[in-house]
Amino acid sequence: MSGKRSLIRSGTTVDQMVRAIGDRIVTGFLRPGEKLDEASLAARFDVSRTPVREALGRLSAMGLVERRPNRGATVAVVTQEHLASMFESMAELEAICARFSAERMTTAERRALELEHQASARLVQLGAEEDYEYFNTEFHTRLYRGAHSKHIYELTVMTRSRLAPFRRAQFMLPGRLAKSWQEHDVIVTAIMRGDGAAAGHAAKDHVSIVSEASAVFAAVDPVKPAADSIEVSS
Amino acid sequence: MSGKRSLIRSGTTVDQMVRAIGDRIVTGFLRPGEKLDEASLAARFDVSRTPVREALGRLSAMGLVERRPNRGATVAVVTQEHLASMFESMAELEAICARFSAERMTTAERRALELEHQASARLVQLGAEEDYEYFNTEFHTRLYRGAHSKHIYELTVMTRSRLAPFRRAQFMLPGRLAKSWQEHDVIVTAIMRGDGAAAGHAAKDHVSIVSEASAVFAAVDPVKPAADSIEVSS
DNA sequence: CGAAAGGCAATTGCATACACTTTTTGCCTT
DNA sequence: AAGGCAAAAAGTGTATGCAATTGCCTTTCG
Repeated sequence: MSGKRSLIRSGTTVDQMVRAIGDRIVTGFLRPGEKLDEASLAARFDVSRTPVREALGRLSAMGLVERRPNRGATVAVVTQEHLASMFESMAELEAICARFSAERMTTAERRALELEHQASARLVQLGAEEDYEYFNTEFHTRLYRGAHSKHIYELTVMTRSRLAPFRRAQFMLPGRLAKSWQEHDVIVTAIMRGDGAAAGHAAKDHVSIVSEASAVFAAVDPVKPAADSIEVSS
Repeated sequence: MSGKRSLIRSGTTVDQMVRAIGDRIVTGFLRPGEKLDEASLAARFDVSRTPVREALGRLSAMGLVERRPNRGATVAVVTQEHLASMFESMAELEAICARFSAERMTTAERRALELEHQASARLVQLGAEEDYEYFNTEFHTRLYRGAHSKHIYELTVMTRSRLAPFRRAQFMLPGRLAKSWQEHDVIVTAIMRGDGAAAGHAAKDHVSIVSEASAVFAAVDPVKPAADSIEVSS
């Protein structure tokens, strides 16, 4: 039974398991509340239960799955309240990052931020949603780094990753791109002039709007009945 | 070799392991940078390597240990900058919790908070440090819960646990107890009158002071030489 | 004499086997 | 007939054994 693992690329096995299971959760392939049977997952990926177990542990730490002692693991159920709470936290964290960025960014960082921001204006004109989304992520990451606080950076990135499943379609609303850019512009302007308070407020408003835009999609399929066995393709 | 486990109380074994190893790290028994050998730990606690492995994984998620693939686990080395960053984050998070608590706490929660706070005044008079520390933890936990935001609660508790090793001796400074109580009093007063901004500022100042008080002990023994085998008492 | 390559020991990572907890189902009692 | 208890089955938690990768030491060649 050893020496197969064709499904999984090279590298640490458990890491690939985390990505594989995590992707299936994020993409909605595994629905919230669904039971994650260790043996089934092990058979599905052709590994033993041990790496599955460790992967589930890590996913649990990430908040993607919930584990109860001796009761198995299930895909984390995100309630409407919890989702709102995460967006709220995100807004606060972004506000902190923007404030600190305004106060602490080096000239090089400020220049790079503005440069990228101005460059992204073209994407808005072209209506390139997917490209803009990439730049959007970059933009926010710059803010997180600009805060010059490793721990806040970690908290923010962690929260963002947990929100990832619910932010997928945020730019599908008409006119959202232009509005997003304008909101970014307010933040950038405040940062350039070193106004921490203004940058913070602008960032918080920005995320709040994103939150509302994403709220539409928050109506996740709740799936809670004793789900039938995990029928995966092939 | 099975069926002993006298060292560890009942309940889930790995959970006890997390606490045991975590305590040894927190109490400085295991020094930062020290290598954590799975086999040694397993022998030390008379369990197999499996729960040790899982415990190390959880501790890694907590940020207490660092793990590199195929290279083993070491006690996390916290730099001065990272520590400052964590305290800074803590101050910001506490500020958020206090602000939200002022805005959202129910009357029952407000009453309970004030009651506990007033009761703790006696501990200050008695100079009961360890009892006060317990109440202190309770007090802050109340603030975290009062924010009525599950995610912020999680972030805050997580950050607090990561700071635990460096907060041990914060009340050993003379007069710290009384000052702590007074700072709490400012927070409580602001919360009782629903002044979110004031509560937030007071909480931030409070944590900042604790940070400075703990900064003295931040000079952790860096220990990085290939440490001799883990000599634990009995 | 120094440096690089190959082998050896040690430790991590994965697989399998066993034990304990939980849940379900069937039977017995009321 | 319904409810409760018990036993079995399923599934998680733990132990142990084996394979693979890493770091170090020795040996050999320049």
